[in-house]
Amino acid sequence: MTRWLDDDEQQTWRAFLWTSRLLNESLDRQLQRDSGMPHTYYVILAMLSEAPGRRLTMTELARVVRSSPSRLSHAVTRLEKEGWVRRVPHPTDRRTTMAELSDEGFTTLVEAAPGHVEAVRRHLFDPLTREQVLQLREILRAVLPALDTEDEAADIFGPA
Amino acid sequence: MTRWLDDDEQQTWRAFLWTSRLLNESLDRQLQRDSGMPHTYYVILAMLSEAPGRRLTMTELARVVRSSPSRLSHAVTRLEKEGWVRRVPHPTDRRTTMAELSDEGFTTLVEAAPGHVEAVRRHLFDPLTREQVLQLREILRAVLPALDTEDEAADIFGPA
DNA sequence: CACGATTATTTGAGTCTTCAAGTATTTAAA
DNA sequence: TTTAAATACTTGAAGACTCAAATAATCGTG
Repeated sequence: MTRWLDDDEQQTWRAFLWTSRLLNESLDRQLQRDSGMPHTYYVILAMLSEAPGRRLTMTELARVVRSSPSRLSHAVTRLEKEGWVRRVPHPTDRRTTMAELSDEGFTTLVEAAPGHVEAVRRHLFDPLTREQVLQLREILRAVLPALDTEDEAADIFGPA
Repeated sequence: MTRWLDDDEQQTWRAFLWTSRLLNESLDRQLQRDSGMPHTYYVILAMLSEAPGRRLTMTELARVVRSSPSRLSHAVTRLEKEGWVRRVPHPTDRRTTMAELSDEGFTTLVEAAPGHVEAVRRHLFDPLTREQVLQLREILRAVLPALDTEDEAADIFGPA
């Protein structure tokens, strides 16, 4: 027997669906227009910029951006064409490739960041009270771990 | 001056990003595997099934599924090839096309629904308390309207 | 009633993602 | 030490989405 959604759940689910879709599309348009990249690629640059030496193994990078190896490989190929990322051989393991953020990539990221953060703030945080932000964080802290393969969620909330 | 995200906001934003992405990908895989369609297409069938006469104008349908006209047109073309949807001319306005759910489409939807709802429940609602579900609904009710062009959000929460 | 503006929809090219398959290298074990 | 299994990554084809442009029909106004 299927347990269908009651009215509260139905409303919540549809609202979540459209909010996440529309927010993502909005960020995509903003970044595409102002910086020539979709949101996914912005996140790749952002995560690389936070890594020691601004470089990560393809596998590590895939892990932090929650990407399949295939998607990431295609993405890095594109980012490489833009000159924003370089593929560097791993010093000891010849199977692995490292993706390294170039100076141009870093500059592009720095220029893209303000507009992107503005958009996130305006769309997501401005309409919420502080209490709601904290509630939302707890809600997501409950939902995310089961979706995350491995224990990636700890990287967001801290391992504490 | 850019107002950057503080720690709470940063955690909340990243958690939201990955939760929505991973949830969507998970639903896509489940539906693709079990019913041969991505989640977007399931939603199109679902919305048509709720319409009077199981048919809507392309424009109306685009509105309820928050799709661009172009995306919807491509999607309906694919759904038509599957035999799940038919394009029917509008009785009075020859510019407009109506999309109509076929009996096969309805059957497919009915068969797909239980597995899909299970997945939504398991991933989103099982980890949350009732209070959190209601909190989440209020949060989304605050965020969605600004993202929705027109006042579509009323269709979810009721115009009251 | 003409005709420019608006509305409704489609098309095609380019991009991004997915999935399945393939290559290369390292690890582990017999 | 040779070889099967595991790991790391890439490739190509197919599907889906975006954007810009095109077509078609109706509306509003003079």
